[in-house]
Amino acid sequence: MSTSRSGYHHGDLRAALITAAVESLEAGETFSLRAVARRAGVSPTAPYRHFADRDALEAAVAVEGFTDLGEDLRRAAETLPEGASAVDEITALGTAYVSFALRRPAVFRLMFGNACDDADSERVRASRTLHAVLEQAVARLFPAADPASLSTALWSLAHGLAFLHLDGKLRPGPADEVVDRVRSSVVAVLSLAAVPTGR
Amino acid sequence: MSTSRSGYHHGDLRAALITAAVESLEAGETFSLRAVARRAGVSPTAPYRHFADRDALEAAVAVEGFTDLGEDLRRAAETLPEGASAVDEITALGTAYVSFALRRPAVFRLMFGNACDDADSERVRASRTLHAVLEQAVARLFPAADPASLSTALWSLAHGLAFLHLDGKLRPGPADEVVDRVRSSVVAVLSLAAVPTGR
DNA sequence: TGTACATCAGTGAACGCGCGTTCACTGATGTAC
DNA sequence: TGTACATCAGTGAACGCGCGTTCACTGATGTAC
Repeated sequence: MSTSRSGYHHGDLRAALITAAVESLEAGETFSLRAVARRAGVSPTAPYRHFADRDALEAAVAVEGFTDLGEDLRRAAETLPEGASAVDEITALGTAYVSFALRRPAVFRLMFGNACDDADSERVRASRTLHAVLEQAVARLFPAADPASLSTALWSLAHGLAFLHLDGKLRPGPADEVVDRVRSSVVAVLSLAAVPTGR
Repeated sequence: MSTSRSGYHHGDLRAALITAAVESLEAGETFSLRAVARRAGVSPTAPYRHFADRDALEAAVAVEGFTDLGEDLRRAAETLPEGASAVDEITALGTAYVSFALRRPAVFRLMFGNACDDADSERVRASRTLHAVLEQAVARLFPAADPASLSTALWSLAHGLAFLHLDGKLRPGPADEVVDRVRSSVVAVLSLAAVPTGR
C-alpha cells in the first residue's frame, strides 16, 4: 500500500474515513456517509471503494470505539496504586467506562444504540470481548461470587450511569463528580446487604 | 371540543397523533412527522395545528412514555404479595422497568435517547418525577441507606440492564428470563458485601 | 532502463427519496343577534 | 328558529435540503517484458 499523498490516491482512505467519522460524530453532526466523505476531503462516492455501504462504515466506527474503550479499561486497571482493594478496582473500571461515554458521547451511542442482529459481525465480537474482559476481572476480584451474574450487574450499573448522565437524567458535572458518583453508587450497592431494611 | 368524526374535523387529533407516533415507533419505523400524519390519516401539515414542530411532537410522545412507565412501576409495587421483602420489591420495580423497555423499545429509546437540555420542559419534569418515585421507594425500603446514592445506583442498574438487552449485548430471551436476570443481578450485587474478595 | 498495459482508487454528474416546513386556501363549527 | 359571520382545524401544492447509491469515467500506480 502506497503512502504517497499525490492528492488523487489517498494512501489510507479507509482509516482516514473512520477517523473523519469519529470527528464528525464528536462535532455533534448526525452520522452520514456524505458528511464523512466531505470531512475526509474526498468525493461522496469514494467511501464505496472501502465500505460496501453506509452501514459497513458505521460498523467499522463502532468496532474502533470498542477497541478504544477496551484500551481505556485496560489502562485503568493497570494504573491502580499498589494495595488497591477490589472495590477500588471496580470503581476504577466503572469510572473509566463512564468517562469514555461522557468524553465521546456520540461514539458511545453509536456503539450501543443499534440492535445489530448480524450475529457474527466483527462488531458483535468486539462487544463480546469487552464483556469477557469484565467477567475475568470480576472473577479475579470476587472469586466466591457467580461471575456471570455479578459481571452483568456491574456492567449494567456502569452502563446505566453512563447513559443516564449522557441523556441528562443525572446532572453531568465536572470530571471529579463522575468519579464520586460511580464510587458512591458502587459503595451504596455493596453496603446494602449489611443494612437493615424497611420491611 | 367536539367529538364528532365528520372526516374533516378530527375530534382529538392531538391525542390521535401521539398514538399514531407510538404505533409508528413500535412498528419499527423511524420517527417522522410526515409518517405519523400519514398513519393518523391526515395531511402532512395537519400536525402543525397542534405541535409547533417535529420536536414538540417528539417531546409529547416522550412525556406519554414517562407517564406509562410510571404507571407500570406503580402497578408493580401495588401487586406485590403480602410479606414481600425489600429485595422482592426492588426486583419487582426493576423487572417492570426492564419489561417496559423490552416491550416498547423504540418509545423507551425516544424517552431517553436525547440530550434534551431545555431545563424546564414537561419532558424533563416527567423524567424527574420518575426519579423521585424511585427515590421514595428506596428511602422506604432501605431507611438506613443514603437514598440519593442508592436510588441512583439501582436506577442505573435497571437502566443498564434495559439498554444492554435492547442493544443485543445481553441476550433478550423469554420474559421469564428477564425476571431471573434482574433478580440475579440485584441479588449478586446485594450479596457482594458478604463475600470475600480476591485481594 | 523504458515502455505497454492491467489494475486500483479516485471523480463528478445524476437519480429518486422522504423529510420538515411555508403558504394560501377552504370546509366545518359554534355563537351572536 | 334562522342566519351572518368569526374562528377553528383541516388541505394540498410547493420549496429546498441532504441523503444513499448508481454509473461511466479517469488519473495514478506498479509490474511484465
